[in-house]
Amino acid sequence: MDTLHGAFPFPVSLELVTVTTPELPTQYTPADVETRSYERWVAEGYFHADPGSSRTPYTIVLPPPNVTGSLHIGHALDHSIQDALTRRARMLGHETLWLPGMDHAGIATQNVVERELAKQGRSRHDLGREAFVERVWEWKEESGGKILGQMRKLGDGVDWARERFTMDEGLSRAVLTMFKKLYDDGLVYRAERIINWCPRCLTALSDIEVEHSEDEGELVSIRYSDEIVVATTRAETMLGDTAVAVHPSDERYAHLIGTTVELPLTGRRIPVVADEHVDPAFGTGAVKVTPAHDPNDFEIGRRHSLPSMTVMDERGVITAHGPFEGLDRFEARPAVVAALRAEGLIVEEKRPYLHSVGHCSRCKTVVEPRLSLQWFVNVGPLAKAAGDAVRDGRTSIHPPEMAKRYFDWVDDMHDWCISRQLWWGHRIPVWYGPNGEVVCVGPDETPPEGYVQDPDVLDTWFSSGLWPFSTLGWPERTPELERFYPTSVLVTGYDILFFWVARMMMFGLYAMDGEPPFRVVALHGMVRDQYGKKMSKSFGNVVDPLDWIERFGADATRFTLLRGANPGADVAISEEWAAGSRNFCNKIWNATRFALMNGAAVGSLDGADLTAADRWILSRLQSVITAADAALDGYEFAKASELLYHFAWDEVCDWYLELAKIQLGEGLDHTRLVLGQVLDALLRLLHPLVPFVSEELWRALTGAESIVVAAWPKADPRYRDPGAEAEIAALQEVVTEVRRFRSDQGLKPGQKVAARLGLAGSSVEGQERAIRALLRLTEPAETFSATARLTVGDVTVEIDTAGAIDVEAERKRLEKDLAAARKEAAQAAGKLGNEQFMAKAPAEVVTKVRARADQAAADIARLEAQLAALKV
RNA sequence: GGGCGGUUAGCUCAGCGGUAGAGCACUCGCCUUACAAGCGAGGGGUCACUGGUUCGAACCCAGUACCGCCCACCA
Repeated sequence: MDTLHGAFPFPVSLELVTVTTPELPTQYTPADVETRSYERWVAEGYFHADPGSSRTPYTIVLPPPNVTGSLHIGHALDHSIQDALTRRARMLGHETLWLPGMDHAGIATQNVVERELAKQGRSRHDLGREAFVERVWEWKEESGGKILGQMRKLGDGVDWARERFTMDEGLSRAVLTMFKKLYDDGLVYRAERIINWCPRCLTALSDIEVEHSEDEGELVSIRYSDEIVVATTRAETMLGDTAVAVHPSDERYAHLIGTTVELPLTGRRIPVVADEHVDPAFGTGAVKVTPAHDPNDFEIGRRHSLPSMTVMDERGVITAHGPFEGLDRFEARPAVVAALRAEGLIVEEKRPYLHSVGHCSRCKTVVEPRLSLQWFVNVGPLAKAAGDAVRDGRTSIHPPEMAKRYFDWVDDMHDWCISRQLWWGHRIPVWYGPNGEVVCVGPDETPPEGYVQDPDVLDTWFSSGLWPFSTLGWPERTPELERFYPTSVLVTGYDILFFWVARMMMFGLYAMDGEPPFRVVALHGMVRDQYGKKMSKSFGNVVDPLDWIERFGADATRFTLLRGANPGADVAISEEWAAGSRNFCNKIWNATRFALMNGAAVGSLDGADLTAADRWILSRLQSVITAADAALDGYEFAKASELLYHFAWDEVCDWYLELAKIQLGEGLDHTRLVLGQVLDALLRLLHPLVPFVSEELWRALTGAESIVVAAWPKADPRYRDPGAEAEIAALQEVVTEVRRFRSDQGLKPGQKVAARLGLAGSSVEGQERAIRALLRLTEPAETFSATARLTVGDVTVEIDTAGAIDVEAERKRLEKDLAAARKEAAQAAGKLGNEQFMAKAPAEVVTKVRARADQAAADIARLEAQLAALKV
């Protein structure tokens, strides 16, 4: 057996080698691999979807990135998932459309460009509306170009011919059509309401564009009369109070309802009204009412026909005549308190006082509730339909726990303020006549003479809400729309479940006759750093996908993200993980290289005389295919990645390749076919996760054109072989046990030792050559004298370590094992002696425990014998 | 103020009723001719806490404590 490792073990004929071995460099270099394939894929049209195809469609619309900058690592996660899904769907035989595009991102992009202008000391007003919008378009071209470049680097298999932008001609038309349709159906209206106002951006914001945070404020109580004290954190708004409200059944104030009090500092008299909204248990039970500057107060005002008195302008500057006029709201607040204190009207001050304060999600400025005339969507019927579609399963949300959040939101949704006092966006298609006439103008209509268009633009989420069908040609009934709507799955972060998903549901159901925009919503989490911390520029833990692509490769970057991607869960990543993923790609690379060096080929195995090792790896492969399908069907990318990682590394590389070396050395040429078959399937399984390296290797292995259009592996039950799996499992156990012995004895891995194997009648009877080769065990010589005897299962291995054995180390090891075996035996015996366990536990569990007890008993006997032998 | 989720090896996380797992990190030994981005072996956890259900609990139930996220018009 010595010869097995002494000689070159690959007696492969020369012709075969020269014919079938393509050039694969010894070292995997992602940059080389990844520049080769992408443009070819695009040129071959693999990503181009044909609406005329007879295949079942599979559609994903890319959540359009904002044109505010470039893609971050979170986009990379989002894209990796979608690419994995579409690539697999394509391999499964679907007509696959992954539609790319970008979002104009109204307020966000306008702010970015305004900041750029500010660096030159200019504002948008210096340019004027038209020139400013022109300027934003230039920015869009630049930012958009960057994003497209990043998508190519990532390997996104999108249909470039169908790339869209929310402000391109077709989509703008869809926006106008939708607005008009809603208007005609009475689902958009204009009204004066209290809305969230950003005094810096100078625009209205919707509820979801406001972020709340616990800020420190000051709650002051102000004496309005001898009997009435009110509390407020916004003292400056008292200038606009037009009433004091108390609860109708609050006896303390019953006699005051209907009377008036004098509003301090102003000399105005305001009424005391009774309103259910007031909580008599909170504070003094009396509330100041400022209808123009607080949404609740606005409602109270409406119920009691109170006047609204605006005391602040759009920048948050006090406009009320008097000493405070011209002060900013945050200057006016302490000034008003000081003035009240001077009059002895401040009753009590409580500080610090933490309360929730709204901030503009774009610029963090404290939002000011403001009374203004805006456009709204009446969301009632739309939101109901959006909720129902998920409730009745027409659309399902993954993971299902997230659905509750969705319901909470759509079931209790305020009307949606859609007008924005911005310049960048879709201008509201409403014209006003000289006498206040209002006309909503459809895309093909012309406004009446002398009418003036509304200056505002629509909330950016209005156009985003149309994305799943506007991109397919709506309102035209295009072949694409007929074929690819509804989309198969929407992949996005849980953070925009409300912002975006709910809006697409509302609009999709409404515009497409009750057909929801997607069958499945697959939510992923946020990308975080290795400590689970949010990535932020100020913290310096931001990962730039391009940086990783350069250093580890796009495949490794993607694989790292997918390895962490459980449904709805955040993904923690680090450079160590990226390096690990790169190493994995390298592992696959070298495994394939090895196979090719040995003439691996894809072909029929019919009639081949397969060994147990061959049958084992083929059997395992079938299980892996089945498990991978289950994981991917459930959007469990972490599970799928882990599964394939371990199959490839632990089973294929660590065991099968080693066993294959032996077989090849023995001239079992069919081994090349098994290698080919296993790697072929493995690479196809891996392709959705690591598209570039799998393409490169698969082409080298098969000579076929592209793995992109290869078929997805299908588990073949004929290859299931529990017998072979058991045999190789036993072999692994023997090999591992003896390796452990060798390692404990300090035997160098390469050092050969003589051994006598007792395999007759054992579960690995036919594996002597493999066991000897893997363990560097030579045949016993005539002078053989065993210094150690190991028993593993039904196998005995006697080894002559020729004096190299460390008796003390061996005793220690045996004693440790013995202790473990005794503990094991005691545990099992405890169970078997437990009447209730025996009575109630299922039979299979009892059998298992019994087997454990037997095994432990055998181990104890064996180890005791070995220890005794050692003492001699 | 409501709701949801988490607490398992040094770190990030799987496991979700029947012998505690992975990757990385760590220790020891190896350049064994696919791969040192590698190979082999090993150490390391009263599965947050307290009760309960069960023959049996990391897993189910109740409560507690921390942590995270989302929603919210209590001045």
